[in-house]
Amino acid sequence: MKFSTKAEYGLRAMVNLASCFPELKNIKSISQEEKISAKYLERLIGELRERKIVKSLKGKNGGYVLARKPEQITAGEIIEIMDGSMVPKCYGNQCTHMKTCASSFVWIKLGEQIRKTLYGIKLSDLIK
Amino acid sequence: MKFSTKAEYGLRAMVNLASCFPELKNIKSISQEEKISAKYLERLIGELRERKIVKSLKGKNGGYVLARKPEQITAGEIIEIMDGSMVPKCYGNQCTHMKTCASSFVWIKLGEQIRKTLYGIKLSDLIK
DNA sequence: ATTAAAGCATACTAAATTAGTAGGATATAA
DNA sequence: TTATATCCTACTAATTTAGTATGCTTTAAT
Repeated sequence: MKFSTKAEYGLRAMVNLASCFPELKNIKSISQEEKISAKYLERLIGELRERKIVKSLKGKNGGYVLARKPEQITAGEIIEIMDGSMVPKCYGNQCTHMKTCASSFVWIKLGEQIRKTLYGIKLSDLIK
Repeated sequence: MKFSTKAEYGLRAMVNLASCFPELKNIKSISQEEKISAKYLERLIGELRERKIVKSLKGKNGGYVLARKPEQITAGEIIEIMDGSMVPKCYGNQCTHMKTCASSFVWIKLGEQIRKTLYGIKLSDLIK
């Protein structure tokens, strides 16, 4: 079971923005501070922007700011945007979490726990 | 965030064996019942055998049995063997869950919850 | 002993996903 | 007008996942 670097990068970038909130910061700075490829990060933050987690300002002196206060953004939101649904699915089988598949119980229970955990962590909890 | 089909196949196969425990069942039967490629499943169960979750009997009339009673085997054990560690890691960074990386808190918390959940589910909970 | 039915071992391959690059278009503050 | 930033899209390389193929070994039944 794993999360992608994408989720980690996205989370780190948002924590970074949280700690200078409400100031703007540009990709170059974030990427240097977090040691993440600037071009790649640019795309990742783009997805977070589409989903209204961050706002951007173009042009000279532009950059990104959190779209909401750090206490109003959760790790769950970010990770779900970066990595897709956190509720693990049954594959191969035609089973779509019906009672036909005994093991689907496991994925349902687990999904609930993961969501509960990650949606319970706010960006404000992650800045010192 | 996702689990592989490997984890799901392994779990389904073990649930299947749990429901006929303590009888032997061979790969062919399991693969037909669970609609999983026999050859692939053979390899997956091989890994579970190395890790002492199932025992095998070779030769004619051979097959597999759970190595322990269904109430003594957890979903966590199976999934961890199939899919590797369930504790999500930080990658890119040199960060090995030190306090340097604010977001590592997230992975630590989450890992704890995932383990707690999956190690709390026994095969005996999964058979009707 | 012979045979057939099972597991065991290893190597290969195809498909999908992930991670990262590249190059330019567009917007805007100075 | 220009420099600096985001935005957009396509491409590529690497890795992982899923699955196949082939043959060997073990063992119960005959």
